[in-house]
Amino acid sequence: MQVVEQGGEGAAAGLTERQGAVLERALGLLVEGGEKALTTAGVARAANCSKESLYKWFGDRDGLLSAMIAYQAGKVRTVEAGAGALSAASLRRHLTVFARDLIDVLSGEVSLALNRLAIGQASREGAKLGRLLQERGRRQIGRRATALLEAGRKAGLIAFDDAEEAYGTLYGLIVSDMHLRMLLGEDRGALKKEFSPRAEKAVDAFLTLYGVES
Amino acid sequence: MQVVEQGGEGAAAGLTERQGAVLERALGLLVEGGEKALTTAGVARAANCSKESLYKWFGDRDGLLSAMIAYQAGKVRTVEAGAGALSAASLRRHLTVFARDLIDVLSGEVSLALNRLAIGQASREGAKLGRLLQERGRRQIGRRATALLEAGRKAGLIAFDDAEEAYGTLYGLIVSDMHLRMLLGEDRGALKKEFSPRAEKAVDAFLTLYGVES
DNA sequence: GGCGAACCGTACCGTACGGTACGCAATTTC
DNA sequence: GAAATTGCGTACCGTACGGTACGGTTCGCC
Repeated sequence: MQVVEQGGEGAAAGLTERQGAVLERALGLLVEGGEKALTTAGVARAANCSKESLYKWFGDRDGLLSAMIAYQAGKVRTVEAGAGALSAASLRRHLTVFARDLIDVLSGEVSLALNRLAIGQASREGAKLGRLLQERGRRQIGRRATALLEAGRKAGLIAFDDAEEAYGTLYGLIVSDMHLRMLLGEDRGALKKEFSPRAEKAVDAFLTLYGVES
Repeated sequence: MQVVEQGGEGAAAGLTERQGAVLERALGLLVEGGEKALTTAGVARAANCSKESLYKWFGDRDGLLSAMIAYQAGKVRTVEAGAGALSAASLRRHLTVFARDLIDVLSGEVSLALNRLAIGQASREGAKLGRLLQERGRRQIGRRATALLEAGRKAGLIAFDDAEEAYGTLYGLIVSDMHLRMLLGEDRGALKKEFSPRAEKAVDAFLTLYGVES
């Protein structure tokens, strides 16, 4: 077993290349046909491995699902915004970039499939997958946003008491109900096209609400 | 078969009381244990009816699921806001009531369970349940909101080009990512407590964005 | 060159579910 | 009061899945 510390595509905690490739194929199956299509036999066939290996590596089916979420989350690295001096224009630019990135992430095929998977499991087993997805996904991108907002406040461009709350407002302005509609099956492409232009308007609105007079 | 035109609890299209009671029990099972707990045998046992009757009434399992959504949607009647003359204060009051109602609906146990169900099925079968839920649920409450917004515009209190877009902004300000977090399994009560106070702030923000100077 | 670990392919087992069929009781209808 | 409809309870069937076991093969290691 060759443990790859630093695999080609963000291998996370002690996964071999082979195991990463298997998870990749499993994610493909999930995107194609939803949870129902994600059978252990199906994964083994698609990945050219044996079921026995799957159980050896991931324990059971739930372990496989958790590993898929962790693996995918490990691929998304939050870009650190250069914390240089912020001007009003550069803050607006950074916020707009963030808005577009957020829309891109949320409307991604794999992201949608994993969210559907976690939501489907939320009723039983204490929502283990949901918490995992939340911590590895939302928290990560939320940190990037709050860091940006804090920088804006430090530069005297925006004002708020609670960064989390301000981020919640920004998120709502950008996303509205787009995410839920996509999760319910509305066409990804169409919705993304509808919401992308609103990214700038959302930033405008946010700055109207939280911006300080110059 | 006694067809009840006007059952006690909003019987929709040609459902007998018995069938309504069965759907009620089925919804209970869904809330308790998620989709996995919603087996045909389980529903029959819980509702004291036979599987054969289930198939006679609803065709197959999917028909049962669709009937559950339609039945639940039929129970939610949108309250027509009295379209009297709006003042700035009454518009704000109506918007706040709407915000609280929206939070109540979205955080309802049955609503969450049905949304989870529809999202779980969204990958296959053309998202039939998702569309059903969308049309019977979101559209309904959206109409109420846009009507209120239009009334506010007519009264010269708020200004916007597209009522749908304005509603999207209002929705995002109120809900943010609360709905998704609840769908992922975060505690309903805690999240509702967290978001309820924000209803008024959301309305404030909305009026800041769309209100006209008096 | 032989040993052992990892692993693939396949077969197998128990279970649980969707859907159907049947026997019998209750209620309605003529 | 008999015939028919309705529907409950149960048993049954085929299938598909999660999980396990086993034989054969490759590959690294001493």
